[in-house]
Amino acid sequence: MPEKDDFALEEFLPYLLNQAAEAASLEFQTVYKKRYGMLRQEWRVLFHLGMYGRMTATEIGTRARIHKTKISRAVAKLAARRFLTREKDAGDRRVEWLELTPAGQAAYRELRAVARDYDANLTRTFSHEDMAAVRRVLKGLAG
Amino acid sequence: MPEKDDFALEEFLPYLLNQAAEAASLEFQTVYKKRYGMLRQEWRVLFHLGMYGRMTATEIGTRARIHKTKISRAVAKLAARRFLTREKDAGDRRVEWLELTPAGQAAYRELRAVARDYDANLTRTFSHEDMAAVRRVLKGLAG
DNA sequence: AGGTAATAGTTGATTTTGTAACTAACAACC
DNA sequence: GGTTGTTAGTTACAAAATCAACTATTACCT
Repeated sequence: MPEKDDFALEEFLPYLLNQAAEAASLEFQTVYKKRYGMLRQEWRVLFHLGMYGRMTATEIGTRARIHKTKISRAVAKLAARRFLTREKDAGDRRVEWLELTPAGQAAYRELRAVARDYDANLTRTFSHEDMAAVRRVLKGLAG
Repeated sequence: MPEKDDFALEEFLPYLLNQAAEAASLEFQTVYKKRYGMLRQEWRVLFHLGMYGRMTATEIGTRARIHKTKISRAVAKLAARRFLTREKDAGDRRVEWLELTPAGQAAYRELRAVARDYDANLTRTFSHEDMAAVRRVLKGLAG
């Protein structure tokens, strides 16, 4: 029998966060996956372009804290599905400007609506104060 | 220019949780990875056995919500490093009882200490009320 | 008892991610 | 103006997660 100890794995923040994150994204995942054939990084890129408009891959990367290889692959897939267009910058030919096509914008709007409902549902059972505290802390951690 | 909209990705819980979870586990990850040569699933199994003692793979799986293939591979690696022993159940020869060796227990205790400090550090900048709210909500989501 | 279903755990194939090295274009500096 | 350093983005290879199929054993059911 191992000695009693006061450590509780369920309270350990990295563990707890992971469990919660996995559970929270489970259903939403199936929506963008099975219904839109997207990957996690892809809907993120889609959302960034949908919300903030035309920008470069690097810009998305710093905003969303996604590594450039992931972005590169996500962009390639989204471009293949005609959800976005890539246009070389005239002044600096290393950078590419990304922009959603009408189809991409439509997909964004649909997924955004799903996300809104989903989030509302997730947080429904908790008080506003608790959710405010959660958002405060999570932002602090992520920041 | 895309139309303005009130959706904020940074407030979307699955997104926010994922960012926070990634950030929170980053440093701890390097500890068990580079210092103990472990994988995420391995320290989880180690912790479960360390905290609750002798149990089966399935039991760990339901407690920790890890799929059995991950557990199987984690257990194999931990056994290869002599951190745990596997013993066939006499009554039901499908099940195996897992138990930490002294070396496994030592590793557990060391990592547990690291985890304690790490968690304390992570939560240091937030109020107790906020952290209580966070734990409440995260458990609710994960539950 | 005999056949079917269920369970514990493993293995293998496919997909995704992570890491590092790479190309191409620009910047800076002497 | 050529060497060195940086930056944007891609590609290649290794590590890991996912999913499905598999073995072995036990449970159920008539």
